Amino acid sequence: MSKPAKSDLSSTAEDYVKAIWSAREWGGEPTSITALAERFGTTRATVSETIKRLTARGLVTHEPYKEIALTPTGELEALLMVRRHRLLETFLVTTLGYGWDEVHDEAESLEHAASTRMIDRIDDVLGHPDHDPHGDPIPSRDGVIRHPASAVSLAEAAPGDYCIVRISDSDSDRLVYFDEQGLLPRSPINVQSQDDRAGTTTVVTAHGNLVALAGDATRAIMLVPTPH
Amino acid sequence: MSKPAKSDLSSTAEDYVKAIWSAREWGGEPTSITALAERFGTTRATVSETIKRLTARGLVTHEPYKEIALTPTGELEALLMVRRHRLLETFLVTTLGYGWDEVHDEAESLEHAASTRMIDRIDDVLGHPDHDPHGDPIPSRDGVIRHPASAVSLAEAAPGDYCIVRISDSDSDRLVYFDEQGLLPRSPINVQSQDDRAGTTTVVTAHGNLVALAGDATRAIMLVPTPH
DNA sequence: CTCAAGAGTTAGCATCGGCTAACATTTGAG
DNA sequence: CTCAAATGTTAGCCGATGCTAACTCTTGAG
Repeated sequence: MSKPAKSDLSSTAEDYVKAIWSAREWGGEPTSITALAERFGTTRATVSETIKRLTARGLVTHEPYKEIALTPTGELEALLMVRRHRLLETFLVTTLGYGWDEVHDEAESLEHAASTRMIDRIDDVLGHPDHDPHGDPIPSRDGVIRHPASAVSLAEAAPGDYCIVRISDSDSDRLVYFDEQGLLPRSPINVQSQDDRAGTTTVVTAHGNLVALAGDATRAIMLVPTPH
Repeated sequence: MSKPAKSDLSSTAEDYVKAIWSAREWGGEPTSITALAERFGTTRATVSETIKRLTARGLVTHEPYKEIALTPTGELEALLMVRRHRLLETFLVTTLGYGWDEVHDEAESLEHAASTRMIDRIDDVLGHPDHDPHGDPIPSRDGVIRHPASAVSLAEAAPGDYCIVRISDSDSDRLVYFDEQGLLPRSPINVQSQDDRAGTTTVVTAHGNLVALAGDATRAIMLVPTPH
């Protein structure tokens, strides 16, 4: 039944390479066994075994107690999964009227089932979009992604910075809050003040709203310098 | 990861109840272990075990060597899967430009992954269609399907019958052939002659084409009497 | 009516993904 | 520098799904 939609990886393998890749996307540290266990709601033992299997399949390199990294094959698979995920999110928003805070879980399921043909048709129908609804760049069909070199977390921004927003798609509640504040992906904001001790940043949105952010919220927002 | 999109059935269970239901849709005999094994490209042993598990889960009734039938629960699950499948097929054709001969396999994958929310949104976007691209009726969200009572296989049609076509979606090559002949789902045809010995039926299509059909092809087409 | 072919089942095995419990290694607080 | 906490691994178990081989039951050709 249901032929392998694309690669011959199990959906577990697909999820793992994507998670390993994603950890580093915005300048983050490599993942750990523990972090993956939390991410997938499973135990360290299970993750350790799964990583061993992925290593045997040539997707991952991992020496006990050392860094978990992707092989070139693993990285390509990860980028193709990221492509599927982001194109599906964009499609759900533009075609089925999903809110940008609702698409993540749906795309997470569909990315394992949709064929490459379907992903490419979606890409065509959408007119080859550069970004998904959260402002994240979409890799090409051969796994090339174009990341703004100097993107920086809002936590590290300086007052006066004038940038474009990119927002992590994984926390739906936070997305709803940002939405209410007029903090939308790819919309310009202006950094007003930065309080390192309190970990608080104040920004002015395109709508002129003054929004104060703290903690995780400042790390969920990436600032991409505007060309002008 | 990726939460259970809808029911708590495994995709194997979903495939089996759908296959068991489908065998009887157009007046066919109940399936057999062997037929299911062929359908799913697996062994009789595996099917026998799977059916035992489905029986234990209350989806199927089966005494060794007897008929395989669905319980009411199993039948509802089957109808909901058929609904997902047919709505997805319709969506792929109208929104992503798939040909009606290309949609079957894609829908077969997606029907396990799409959430109920997504299926219902598709239903809305399509304006609650009655039929999929092959002319098959689409069950409602509570599992009610409206089948023409007197539908009959082309093999049993009488000359002079004037009917609407419904074509099995599972054989892509045959669909391409039908397409070339102007034999399209829900288009009217007129039965010209019927040769029982040769198993051949000749029909006139809406375009005026004279098409001769034999063997499986005559069984793949169901004739639905036109009201007028 | 018989019996071999075909259909279905059972036994025994493998893999995957998951678990707990126990053990090993690394690291950072004091 | 030490040692306890945190992190990672291994061993041994389980259930789901799949296989092959061998068995049993049913049925139809002769």
